[in-house]
Amino acid sequence: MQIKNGFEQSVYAICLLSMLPAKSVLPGEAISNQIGASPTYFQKILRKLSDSDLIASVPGKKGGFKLKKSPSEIRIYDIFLAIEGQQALYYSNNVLGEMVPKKDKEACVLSDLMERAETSWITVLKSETISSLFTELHKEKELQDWVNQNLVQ
Amino acid sequence: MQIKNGFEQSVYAICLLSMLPAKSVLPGEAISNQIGASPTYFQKILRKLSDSDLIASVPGKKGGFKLKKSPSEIRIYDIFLAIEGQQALYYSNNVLGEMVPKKDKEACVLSDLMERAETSWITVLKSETISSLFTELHKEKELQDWVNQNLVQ
DNA sequence: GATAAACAGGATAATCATTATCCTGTTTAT
DNA sequence: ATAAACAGGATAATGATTATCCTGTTTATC
Ligand code: SF4
Ligand code: SF4
Repeated sequence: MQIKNGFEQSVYAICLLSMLPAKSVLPGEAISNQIGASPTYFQKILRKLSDSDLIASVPGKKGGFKLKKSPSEIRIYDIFLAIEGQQALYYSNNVLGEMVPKKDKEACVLSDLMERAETSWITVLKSETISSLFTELHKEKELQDWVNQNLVQ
Repeated sequence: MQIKNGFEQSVYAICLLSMLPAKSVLPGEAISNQIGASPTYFQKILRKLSDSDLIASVPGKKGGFKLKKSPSEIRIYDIFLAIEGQQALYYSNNVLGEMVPKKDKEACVLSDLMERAETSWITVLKSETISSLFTELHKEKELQDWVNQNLVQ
Protein backbone atom coordinates (compact mmCIF):
# COMPACT_ATOMS: atom_id res chain seq x y z
CA MET A 1 0.00 0.00 0.00
CA GLN A 2 1.47 3.27 -1.02
CA ILE A 3 0.23 6.70 -1.86
CA LYS A 4 0.74 7.36 -5.55
CA ASN A 5 3.96 8.97 -6.55
CA GLY A 6 1.90 11.48 -8.49
CA PHE A 7 0.89 13.05 -5.21
CA GLU A 8 4.38 14.16 -4.24
CA GLN A 9 5.08 15.20 -7.80
CA SER A 10 1.90 17.26 -7.83
CA VAL A 11 2.90 19.07 -4.67
CA TYR A 12 6.13 20.13 -6.28
CA ALA A 13 4.51 20.98 -9.58
CA ILE A 14 2.16 23.32 -7.76
CA CYS A 15 5.08 24.64 -5.84
CA LEU A 16 6.82 25.54 -9.09
CA LEU A 17 3.68 27.16 -10.41
CA SER A 18 3.46 29.25 -7.26
CA MET A 19 6.74 30.91 -8.21
CA LEU A 20 5.34 32.07 -11.51
CA PRO A 21 4.80 35.80 -12.17
CA ALA A 22 1.23 36.84 -12.96
CA LYS A 23 0.03 36.27 -16.54
CA SER A 24 2.69 33.67 -17.22
CA VAL A 25 2.34 29.94 -17.62
CA LEU A 26 4.65 26.94 -17.49
CA PRO A 27 4.31 24.33 -20.24
CA GLY A 28 3.51 20.86 -18.97
CA GLU A 29 6.58 19.41 -20.58
CA ALA A 30 8.92 21.79 -18.78
CA ILE A 31 7.31 20.91 -15.45
CA SER A 32 7.53 17.18 -16.17
CA ASN A 33 11.18 17.46 -17.04
CA GLN A 34 12.05 19.44 -13.95
CA ILE A 35 10.22 16.95 -11.75
CA GLY A 36 11.70 13.99 -13.55
CA ALA A 37 8.37 12.45 -14.53
CA SER A 38 7.30 10.95 -17.80
CA PRO A 39 5.77 13.90 -19.70
CA THR A 40 2.89 12.02 -21.31
CA TYR A 41 1.82 10.61 -17.99
CA PHE A 42 2.38 13.74 -16.01
CA GLN A 43 0.13 15.67 -18.37
CA LYS A 44 -2.68 13.48 -17.12
CA ILE A 45 -1.79 14.24 -13.55
CA LEU A 46 -1.80 17.93 -14.37
CA ARG A 47 -5.24 17.47 -15.80
CA LYS A 48 -6.43 15.98 -12.54
CA LEU A 49 -5.18 19.05 -10.75
CA SER A 50 -6.90 21.14 -13.34
CA ASP A 51 -10.15 19.18 -12.99
CA SER A 52 -10.00 19.95 -9.28
CA ASP A 53 -9.62 23.65 -10.03
CA LEU A 54 -6.27 23.91 -8.36
CA ILE A 55 -4.52 24.89 -11.56
CA ALA A 56 -5.72 26.35 -14.83
CA SER A 57 -4.66 25.16 -18.24
CA VAL A 58 -4.14 27.51 -21.16
CA PRO A 59 -4.36 25.79 -24.55
CA GLY A 60 -2.66 26.87 -27.75
CA LYS A 61 0.80 28.03 -28.60
CA LYS A 62 2.30 29.84 -25.62
CA GLY A 63 -0.04 27.79 -23.52
CA GLY A 64 0.70 25.92 -20.33
CA PHE A 65 -0.40 25.80 -16.72
CA LYS A 66 -0.74 28.32 -13.93
CA LEU A 67 -2.33 28.39 -10.50
CA LYS A 68 -6.04 28.93 -10.27
CA LYS A 69 -6.00 29.57 -6.53
CA SER A 70 -3.45 31.42 -4.48
CA PRO A 71 -0.80 29.30 -2.75
CA SER A 72 -2.34 30.11 0.63
CA GLU A 73 -5.66 28.65 -0.53
CA ILE A 74 -4.25 25.36 -1.74
CA ARG A 75 -4.17 22.88 1.11
CA ILE A 76 -1.99 19.81 0.82
CA TYR A 77 -5.18 17.85 1.30
CA ASP A 78 -6.70 19.40 -1.82
CA ILE A 79 -3.82 18.00 -3.81
CA PHE A 80 -4.13 14.62 -2.15
CA LEU A 81 -7.84 14.57 -2.94
CA ALA A 82 -7.25 15.54 -6.57
CA ILE A 83 -4.79 12.69 -7.09
CA GLU A 84 -6.08 9.93 -4.85
CA GLY A 85 -9.75 10.67 -4.63
CA GLN A 86 -11.98 10.12 -1.64
CA GLN A 87 -11.83 7.18 0.77
CA ALA A 88 -8.32 6.74 -0.48
CA LEU A 89 -6.89 5.04 2.55
CA TYR A 90 -9.49 2.45 3.39
CA TYR A 91 -12.87 1.11 2.58
CA SER A 92 -14.50 -1.95 4.02
CA ASN A 93 -14.79 -5.11 1.98
CA ASN A 94 -17.62 -6.14 4.20
CA VAL A 95 -15.92 -9.18 5.58
CA LEU A 96 -17.85 -9.05 8.80
CA GLY A 97 -21.02 -8.25 6.93
CA GLU A 98 -20.72 -11.70 5.40
CA MET A 99 -20.06 -13.26 8.75
CA VAL A 100 -22.76 -11.58 10.78
CA PRO A 101 -25.65 -9.85 9.07
CA LYS A 102 -25.99 -6.91 11.42
CA LYS A 103 -29.05 -4.88 12.26
CA ASP A 104 -29.38 -1.85 10.03
CA LYS A 105 -28.93 0.78 12.71
CA GLU A 106 -25.78 -0.72 14.14
CA ALA A 107 -22.78 1.01 12.70
CA CYS A 108 -19.85 -1.15 11.80
CA VAL A 109 -17.30 -0.82 14.53
CA LEU A 110 -14.21 -1.28 12.40
CA SER A 111 -15.39 1.03 9.65
CA ASP A 112 -16.09 3.65 12.29
CA LEU A 113 -12.59 3.43 13.66
CA MET A 114 -11.00 3.52 10.22
CA GLU A 115 -13.05 6.56 9.34
CA ARG A 116 -11.97 8.33 12.48
CA ALA A 117 -8.36 7.52 11.65
CA GLU A 118 -8.74 8.82 8.13
CA THR A 119 -10.42 11.98 9.37
CA SER A 120 -7.54 12.54 11.69
CA TRP A 121 -5.04 12.10 8.88
CA ILE A 122 -7.00 14.45 6.66
CA THR A 123 -7.15 17.09 9.38
CA VAL A 124 -3.36 17.22 9.44
CA LEU A 125 -3.20 17.43 5.66
CA LYS A 126 -5.66 20.29 5.76
CA SER A 127 -3.59 22.16 8.29
CA GLU A 128 -0.94 23.24 5.82
CA THR A 129 -1.10 24.97 2.49
CA ILE A 130 1.42 25.33 -0.29
CA SER A 131 2.38 28.74 1.05
CA SER A 132 2.61 27.68 4.69
CA LEU A 133 4.70 24.68 3.73
CA PHE A 134 7.08 26.20 1.25
CA THR A 135 7.99 29.63 2.54
CA GLU A 136 11.53 28.39 2.80
CA LEU A 137 11.64 26.78 -0.58
CA HIS A 138 10.63 30.00 -2.22
CA LYS A 139 13.87 31.52 -1.14
CA GLU A 140 15.73 29.05 -3.28
CA LYS A 141 17.23 31.07 -6.06
CA GLU A 142 17.97 28.17 -8.40
CA LEU A 143 14.34 27.22 -8.55
CA GLN A 144 13.12 30.75 -9.18
CA ASP A 145 15.72 31.07 -11.93
CA TRP A 146 14.55 27.86 -13.53
CA VAL A 147 10.97 29.08 -13.43
CA ASN A 148 11.94 32.38 -15.00
CA GLN A 149 13.79 30.61 -17.77
CA ASN A 150 10.95 28.27 -18.57
CA LEU A 151 7.88 30.42 -18.24
CA VAL A 152 5.96 31.58 -21.26
CA GLN A 153 4.43 35.00 -22.02
CA MET B 1 -4.07 3.43 -3.23
CA GLN B 2 -5.76 1.08 -0.90
CA ILE B 3 -4.96 -0.69 2.31
CA LYS B 4 -4.61 -4.39 1.67
CA ASN B 5 -7.72 -6.48 2.01
CA GLY B 6 -5.70 -8.76 4.24
CA PHE B 7 -5.86 -6.13 6.95
CA GLU B 8 -9.62 -6.29 7.36
CA GLN B 9 -9.55 -10.05 7.04
CA SER B 10 -6.91 -10.23 9.75
CA VAL B 11 -9.01 -8.16 12.10
CA TYR B 12 -11.85 -10.61 11.75
CA ALA B 13 -9.61 -13.63 11.94
CA ILE B 14 -8.27 -12.37 15.26
CA CYS B 15 -11.78 -11.61 16.30
CA LEU B 16 -12.75 -15.23 15.69
CA LEU B 17 -9.70 -16.45 17.59
CA SER B 18 -10.70 -14.27 20.51
CA MET B 19 -13.87 -16.31 20.91
CA LEU B 20 -11.88 -19.50 21.31
CA PRO B 21 -11.88 -21.34 24.67
CA ALA B 22 -8.48 -21.79 26.30
CA LYS B 23 -6.30 -24.65 25.02
CA SER B 24 -8.18 -24.84 21.72
CA VAL B 25 -7.09 -23.80 18.27
CA LEU B 26 -8.77 -23.04 14.97
CA PRO B 27 -7.28 -24.58 11.82
CA GLY B 28 -6.21 -22.04 9.23
CA GLU B 29 -8.45 -23.54 6.61
CA ALA B 30 -11.57 -23.17 8.77
CA ILE B 31 -10.73 -19.50 9.36
CA SER B 32 -10.08 -18.88 5.67
CA ASN B 33 -13.39 -20.45 4.72
CA GLN B 34 -15.36 -18.46 7.26
CA ILE B 35 -13.73 -15.24 6.12
CA GLY B 36 -14.14 -16.09 2.48
CA ALA B 37 -10.45 -15.85 1.63
CA SER B 38 -8.31 -18.12 -0.47
CA PRO B 39 -6.92 -20.63 2.05
CA THR B 40 -3.44 -20.91 0.56
CA TYR B 41 -3.02 -17.17 0.55
CA PHE B 42 -4.62 -16.55 3.90
CA GLN B 43 -2.24 -19.02 5.52
CA LYS B 44 0.52 -16.58 4.61
CA ILE B 45 -1.40 -13.74 6.18
CA LEU B 46 -1.84 -15.80 9.31
CA ARG B 47 1.89 -16.31 9.33
CA LYS B 48 2.44 -12.57 9.26
CA LEU B 49 0.23 -12.26 12.32
CA SER B 50 2.17 -15.08 13.88
CA ASP B 51 5.52 -13.45 13.02
CA SER B 52 4.28 -10.35 14.82
CA ASP B 53 3.44 -12.44 17.89
CA LEU B 54 -0.22 -11.60 17.78
CA ILE B 55 -1.23 -15.19 17.27
CA ALA B 56 0.51 -18.52 17.90
CA SER B 57 0.58 -21.40 15.50
CA VAL B 58 0.44 -25.01 16.62
CA PRO B 59 1.82 -27.48 14.06
CA GLY B 60 0.86 -31.08 13.64
CA LYS B 61 -2.41 -32.92 13.57
CA LYS B 62 -4.96 -31.13 15.76
CA GLY B 63 -2.90 -28.00 15.12
CA GLY B 64 -4.10 -24.57 14.16
CA PHE B 65 -3.96 -21.01 15.45
CA LYS B 66 -4.83 -19.29 18.69
CA LEU B 67 -4.21 -15.88 20.20
CA LYS B 68 -0.85 -15.20 21.73
CA LYS B 69 -1.98 -11.99 23.45
CA SER B 70 -5.24 -11.23 25.14
CA PRO B 71 -7.82 -9.37 23.02
CA SER B 72 -7.40 -6.28 25.18
CA GLU B 73 -3.67 -6.21 24.36
CA ILE B 74 -4.10 -6.41 20.60
CA ARG B 75 -4.47 -2.94 19.19
CA ILE B 76 -5.90 -2.50 15.73
CA TYR B 77 -2.64 -0.78 14.90
CA ASP B 78 -0.69 -3.92 15.76
CA ILE B 79 -2.65 -5.78 13.12
CA PHE B 80 -2.17 -3.00 10.61
CA LEU B 81 1.56 -3.03 11.28
CA ALA B 82 1.76 -6.80 10.91
CA ILE B 83 0.09 -6.72 7.51
CA GLU B 84 1.22 -3.45 5.99
CA GLY B 85 4.51 -2.85 7.69
CA GLN B 86 5.97 0.49 8.65
CA GLN B 87 5.75 3.70 6.67
CA ALA B 88 2.81 2.10 4.98
CA LEU B 89 0.98 5.23 3.98
CA TYR B 90 3.70 7.41 2.53
CA TYR B 91 7.35 7.73 1.91
CA SER B 92 9.09 10.44 -0.04
CA ASN B 93 10.44 9.73 -3.49
CA ASN B 94 12.73 12.63 -3.01
CA VAL B 95 11.32 14.68 -5.83
CA LEU B 96 12.30 17.93 -4.22
CA GLY B 97 15.64 16.51 -3.24
CA GLU B 98 16.38 16.28 -6.95
CA MET B 99 15.19 19.80 -7.52
CA VAL B 100 16.93 21.55 -4.67
CA PRO B 101 19.77 19.86 -2.84
CA LYS B 102 18.94 21.05 0.64
CA LYS B 103 21.29 21.68 3.52
CA ASP B 104 21.61 18.63 5.72
CA LYS B 105 20.02 20.08 8.82
CA GLU B 106 16.93 21.34 7.06
CA ALA B 107 14.17 18.83 7.44
CA CYS B 108 12.00 18.27 4.43
CA VAL B 109 8.79 20.18 4.93
CA LEU B 110 6.50 17.83 3.05
CA SER B 111 7.92 14.70 4.65
CA ASP B 112 7.42 16.33 8.03
CA LEU B 113 3.79 17.02 7.34
CA MET B 114 3.15 13.55 5.97
CA GLU B 115 4.78 12.03 9.01
CA ARG B 116 2.63 14.08 11.32
CA ALA B 117 -0.44 12.95 9.40
CA GLU B 118 0.61 9.32 9.62
CA THR B 119 1.32 9.65 13.33
CA SER B 120 -2.12 11.06 13.81
CA TRP B 121 -3.70 8.19 11.89
CA ILE B 122 -1.67 5.67 13.88
CA THR B 123 -2.74 7.25 17.15
CA VAL B 124 -6.36 6.57 16.33
CA LEU B 125 -5.58 3.00 15.33
CA LYS B 126 -3.78 2.54 18.62
CA SER B 127 -6.75 3.80 20.57
CA GLU B 128 -8.82 0.67 20.13
CA THR B 129 -8.11 -2.97 20.73
CA ILE B 130 -9.86 -6.10 19.58
CA SER B 131 -11.72 -6.25 22.86
CA SER B 132 -12.71 -2.58 22.93
CA LEU B 133 -13.89 -2.77 19.35
CA PHE B 134 -15.77 -6.02 19.38
CA THR B 135 -17.61 -6.23 22.68
CA GLU B 136 -20.81 -6.18 20.72
CA LEU B 137 -19.74 -8.73 18.17
CA HIS B 138 -18.95 -11.21 20.90
CA LYS B 139 -22.58 -11.34 21.78
CA GLU B 140 -23.35 -12.76 18.36
CA LYS B 141 -24.43 -16.29 19.00
CA GLU B 142 -24.01 -17.54 15.43
CA LEU B 143 -20.34 -16.70 15.47
CA GLN B 144 -19.67 -18.30 18.82
CA ASP B 145 -21.48 -21.39 17.60
CA TRP B 146 -19.37 -21.53 14.48
CA VAL B 147 -16.21 -21.23 16.55
CA ASN B 148 -17.33 -24.02 18.85
CA GLN B 149 -18.06 -26.27 15.92
CA ASN B 150 -14.72 -25.63 14.24
CA LEU B 151 -12.28 -25.55 17.10
CA VAL B 152 -9.87 -28.40 17.73
CA GLN B 153 -8.84 -30.04 21.00
C1' DG C 1 6.64 -47.11 13.12
C1' DA C 2 3.14 -45.54 9.55
C1' DT C 3 -0.40 -42.41 8.48
C1' DA C 4 -3.00 -38.28 8.41
C1' DA C 5 -3.77 -33.49 9.33
C1' DA C 6 -1.92 -29.44 10.19
C1' DC C 7 1.76 -25.35 9.71
C1' DA C 8 6.43 -23.33 7.24
C1' DG C 9 8.20 -21.47 3.54
C1' DG C 10 10.03 -21.12 -1.26
C1' DA C 11 8.84 -20.76 -6.21
C1' DT C 12 5.71 -19.41 -9.42
C1' DA C 13 1.47 -17.90 -11.73
C1' DA C 14 -2.79 -14.90 -12.18
C1' DT C 15 -4.84 -10.68 -11.38
C1' DC C 16 -5.20 -5.91 -10.78
C1' DA C 17 -3.61 -1.01 -10.20
C1' DT C 18 -0.30 2.23 -11.56
C1' DT C 19 2.58 4.25 -14.81
C1' DA C 20 3.83 5.14 -19.57
C1' DT C 21 3.11 5.66 -24.56
C1' DC C 22 0.59 6.79 -28.70
C1' DC C 23 -2.64 9.01 -31.51
C1' DT C 24 -6.34 12.10 -32.92
C1' DG C 25 -8.57 16.42 -32.04
C1' DT C 26 -8.87 21.35 -30.47
C1' DT C 27 -6.99 25.85 -29.26
C1' DT C 28 -4.24 29.95 -30.25
C1' DA C 29 0.13 32.89 -31.32
C1' DT C 30 2.80 33.90 -35.26
C1' DA D 1 -1.21 27.95 -42.72
C1' DT D 2 1.87 26.42 -39.27
C1' DA D 3 3.64 25.31 -34.90
C1' DA D 4 3.25 24.58 -30.06
C1' DA D 5 0.52 23.62 -26.58
C1' DC D 6 -3.59 21.06 -23.93
C1' DA D 7 -7.74 17.26 -24.04
C1' DG D 8 -8.82 12.87 -23.93
C1' DG D 9 -9.38 8.03 -25.55
C1' DA D 10 -7.02 3.56 -26.40
C1' DT D 11 -3.51 0.66 -25.30
C1' DA D 12 0.87 -1.23 -23.55
C1' DA D 13 4.47 -1.91 -19.82
C1' DT D 14 5.41 -2.31 -15.18
C1' DG D 15 4.86 -3.46 -10.51
C1' DA D 16 2.22 -4.92 -6.42
C1' DT D 17 -1.15 -7.89 -4.63
C1' DT D 18 -3.40 -12.14 -4.50
C1' DA D 19 -3.53 -17.04 -5.47
C1' DT D 20 -1.66 -21.68 -6.31
C1' DC D 21 1.60 -25.43 -5.92
C1' DC D 22 4.97 -28.20 -3.89
C1' DT D 23 8.32 -29.89 -0.57
C1' DG D 24 9.45 -30.21 4.26
C1' DT D 25 8.43 -30.47 9.33
C1' DT D 26 5.53 -31.30 13.36
C1' DT D 27 2.45 -34.15 16.10
C1' DA D 28 -1.88 -37.03 17.28
C1' DT D 29 -3.62 -41.46 16.34
C1' DC D 30 -3.51 -46.16 14.97
S1 SF4 E 1 -18.74 -4.77 10.14
FE1 SF4 E 1 -17.99 -2.94 9.04
S2 SF4 E 1 -15.80 -3.25 8.71
FE2 SF4 E 1 -16.71 -5.20 9.24
S3 SF4 E 1 -17.17 -6.14 7.28
FE3 SF4 E 1 -19.03 -5.10 7.93
S4 SF4 E 1 -18.90 -3.10 7.00
FE4 SF4 E 1 -16.83 -3.96 6.89
S1 SF4 F 1 12.00 17.81 0.35
FE1 SF4 F 1 11.24 16.01 1.50
S2 SF4 F 1 9.30 15.45 0.54
FE2 SF4 F 1 10.39 16.78 -0.84
S3 SF4 F 1 11.51 15.40 -2.15
FE3 SF4 F 1 12.90 15.98 -0.53
S4 SF4 F 1 12.65 14.37 0.99
FE4 SF4 F 1 10.88 14.22 -0.39
